[in-house]
Amino acid sequence: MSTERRKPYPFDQIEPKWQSFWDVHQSFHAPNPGEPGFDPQQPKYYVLDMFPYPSGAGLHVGHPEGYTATDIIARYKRMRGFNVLHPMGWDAFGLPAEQYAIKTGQHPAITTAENIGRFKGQLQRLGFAYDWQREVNTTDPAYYRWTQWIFLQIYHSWFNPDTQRAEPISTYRGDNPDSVRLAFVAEVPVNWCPDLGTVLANEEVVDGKSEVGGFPVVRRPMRQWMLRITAFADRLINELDGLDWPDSIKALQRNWIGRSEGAEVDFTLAQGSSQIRVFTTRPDTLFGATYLVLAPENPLVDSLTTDSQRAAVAAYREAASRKSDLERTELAKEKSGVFTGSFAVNPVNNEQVPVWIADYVLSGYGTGAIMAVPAHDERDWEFARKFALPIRAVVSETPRIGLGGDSACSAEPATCMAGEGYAIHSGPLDGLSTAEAKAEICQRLEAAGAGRRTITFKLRDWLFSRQRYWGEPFPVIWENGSHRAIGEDELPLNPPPLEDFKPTGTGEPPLAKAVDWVRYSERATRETNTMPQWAGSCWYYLRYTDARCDSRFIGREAEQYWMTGRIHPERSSASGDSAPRPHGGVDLYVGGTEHAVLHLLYARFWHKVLFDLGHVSTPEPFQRLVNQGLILGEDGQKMSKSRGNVVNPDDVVVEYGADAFRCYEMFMGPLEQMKPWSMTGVEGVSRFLARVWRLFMEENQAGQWVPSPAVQDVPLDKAQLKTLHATIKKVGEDIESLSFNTAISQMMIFVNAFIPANPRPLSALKALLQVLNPFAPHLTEELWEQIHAGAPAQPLASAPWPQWDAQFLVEDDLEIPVQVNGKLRDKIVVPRETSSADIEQAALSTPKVLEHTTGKTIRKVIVVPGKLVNIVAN
RNA sequence: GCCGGUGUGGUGAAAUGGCAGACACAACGGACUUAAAAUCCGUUGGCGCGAAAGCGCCGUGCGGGUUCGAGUCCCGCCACCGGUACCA
Repeated sequence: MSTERRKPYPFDQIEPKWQSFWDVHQSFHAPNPGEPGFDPQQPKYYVLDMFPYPSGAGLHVGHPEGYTATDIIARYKRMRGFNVLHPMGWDAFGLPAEQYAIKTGQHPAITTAENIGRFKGQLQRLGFAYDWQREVNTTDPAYYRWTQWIFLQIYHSWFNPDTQRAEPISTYRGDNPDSVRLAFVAEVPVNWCPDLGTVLANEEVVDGKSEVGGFPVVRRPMRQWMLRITAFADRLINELDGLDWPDSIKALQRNWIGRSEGAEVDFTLAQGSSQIRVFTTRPDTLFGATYLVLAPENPLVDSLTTDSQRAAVAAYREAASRKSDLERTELAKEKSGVFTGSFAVNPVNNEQVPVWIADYVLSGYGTGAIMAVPAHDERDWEFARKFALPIRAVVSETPRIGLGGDSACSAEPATCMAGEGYAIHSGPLDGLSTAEAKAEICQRLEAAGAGRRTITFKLRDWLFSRQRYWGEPFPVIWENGSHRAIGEDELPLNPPPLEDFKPTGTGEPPLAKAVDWVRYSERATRETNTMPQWAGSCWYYLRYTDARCDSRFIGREAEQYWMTGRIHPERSSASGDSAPRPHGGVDLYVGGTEHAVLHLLYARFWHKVLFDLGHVSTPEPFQRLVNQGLILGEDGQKMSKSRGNVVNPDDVVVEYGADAFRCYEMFMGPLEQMKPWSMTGVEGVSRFLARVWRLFMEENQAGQWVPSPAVQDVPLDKAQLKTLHATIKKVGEDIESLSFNTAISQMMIFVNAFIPANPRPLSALKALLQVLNPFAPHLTEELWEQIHAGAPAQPLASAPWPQWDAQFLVEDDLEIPVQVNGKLRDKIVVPRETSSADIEQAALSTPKVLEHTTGKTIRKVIVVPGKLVNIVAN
């Protein structure tokens, strides 16, 4: 024996053995309908992990937490007789590979391939039951060909407001289809860094400076591709209802979409006839509007500004444009603004109110202009106080009678009251509640043509282009200033080979350097922007259903089967089956909260477009979503290199084995909870697995592991039967509810009960291997082979889940706690069939109970059958 | 500020409104060993009484409430974590 620490059981030999067995036999390949080995009798189950980015740093312990959970589910469902789809792949476009390429000149494809290799090796070393035949890679032309194809479907569609659906652009009856396409071009502000000569993502801008180098960043309008996700805002909110997602994630999405009901009100300028349209959620406070504020970027500002204010306005706009969004919000606590010199007329009382510009009004929300009601809005209040603008209370917390008609300026209130109440100083609205006043004023405005009810959303259209190399090129060409899609037969459109990946310095994307590639024809050039990383992850879960299909983005039959469970390709079988059909196709989707909004919203959006166009069968992609909690370092802090508390899964696997790693991650606590890593905790779980091993095996004189003679084909005693059946029951139920920690506890109880037994009944131990298999697949598979003398009829992974029988769970005698006034005083043991009356008699007559009841009057006796007795006495 | 989540032993945690702390870690004691490791057995929420078996009291962030009975349900706070924030 070497000096190397002795392994508690030989995981270092059995784990690679079974990993290669699964690989050679393709044990976890799931055939599609029509393929050999497909069983149409079995129900389907699609269990999915969030798409990983194969970073150079490799796996960290956070990744396998969710992966282990889904792996347990996948293996369990297989044993329960489901056709299980459990795939894995790579979201491989992205910035790190491109930046590495800029530094070293190595092509991103090479870096990407290396990283994928490392990542995949690490996953395989953990024994995950993925169907690797379905592996996808977003940077593979066979994949991004279809990403580009989906973009074309979006490009060739519009949102029909009458049907509330995406439809082919051919159904559009207007004369400018480009103005309604779901993919369109717009001039929008981007983060432009002149010193770096590039556009930066929001995350790359810190405090208005570039993260790299600390150079100033300005907002600059550039031509960008946008996707019209806002058209789907209502559906993206409403259709959350049928999904089994955490409430917190639904709330996050609703909040992000930010639907708010209000009204637009038109103010006519005092000079001239042009109008300023404002958006407000409190039209009931219109009588309290004492000034207007426009966003500095509002296009009306130029025409509004009087000569005397022109210099001040220009300076303010210039300063505002230099600030990043972050600066304008987080850093600018003090309100700022400039008077334009113009006045507008309040349509309800013909008062003239000054028009200001201020950066607390955002150009991208509502109409980019507000009516300020300082008495009832905190921001307007602050602004009015700073610039000494009038403040007029028009809402009272309590109903006040007799103030009607007085809309003249009253004394300024002492505080801002932002809540609801009753209208005052508001002419015809006086006395009405906020809700009534809103309805009334909207009616009057609509009648007068000065306003209307509207709904606005915080959600913006999706900025879909990036000035990057390592992404999907757009299948679009430009000719005479207008864009046109290339044909589907021209896909995939590969990025050009480049030697130099550096930014151009002009704001033009790197692809512009590939002059030959850009030149499409005599007159037409290619679009040089690329798609964002989100594109590939918007539909990867669909590609998995038919990952090798090359005639279509996925086969109809495969998509329908894995997303709905239906096999035959009839689209809508009106066979009157009343069972509520889930909205989404993926049965279980597990991943971190960091994707709560963007990825999950973008994917839902694409899915709905594809659904409307008839390419997929469900309106939603993911029926059930679960977020795994963050794993912290041993110090309870977030893991990070700088803190030096990072745990590398490879090290854990070398020391304790993949099974111990998997089981520990599941034993730590509830899946969804944040929890700290503990190396001694790993040891504890490793000891448990070693005890399982020694249930079956013992060491001989030579120090070799041999089957234990204690394992014999003998019947179980009563207690053993109860433990066995309780374990089968609990482990199955706990897996279903994702309570893996308590499932493992139960198996520990089982092992603790059977370790001392001699002989140890083989049938019980077999069942243990079956229920433990999803958690510790290598160990259990090896022992399964051992007890079948090296020749099992089938691998454990394909064995059925064991049955439990309720008759073994009930005891003949019950121990019933007896409380007096809610305090535990005694326990009685009675036969199971004892009547409530007899239990009550027995409980009342025990010495300890008598001790606490003598001298008192028994007021009441509660007997909970089989559970407890509570005696109320005083 | 707003939204969401979490508060239970020294630690990770468990508990359909019904015996709080299962299971594990750590700690301590014992067996085995020349010794150690490994393994096996035992003790382990706090305080008090008792030589001991045992007994009593307190205890799930804080304060109220509902109930025969509350870690669990309701109301009001506090602390921590996460997200978000001039969205009119």
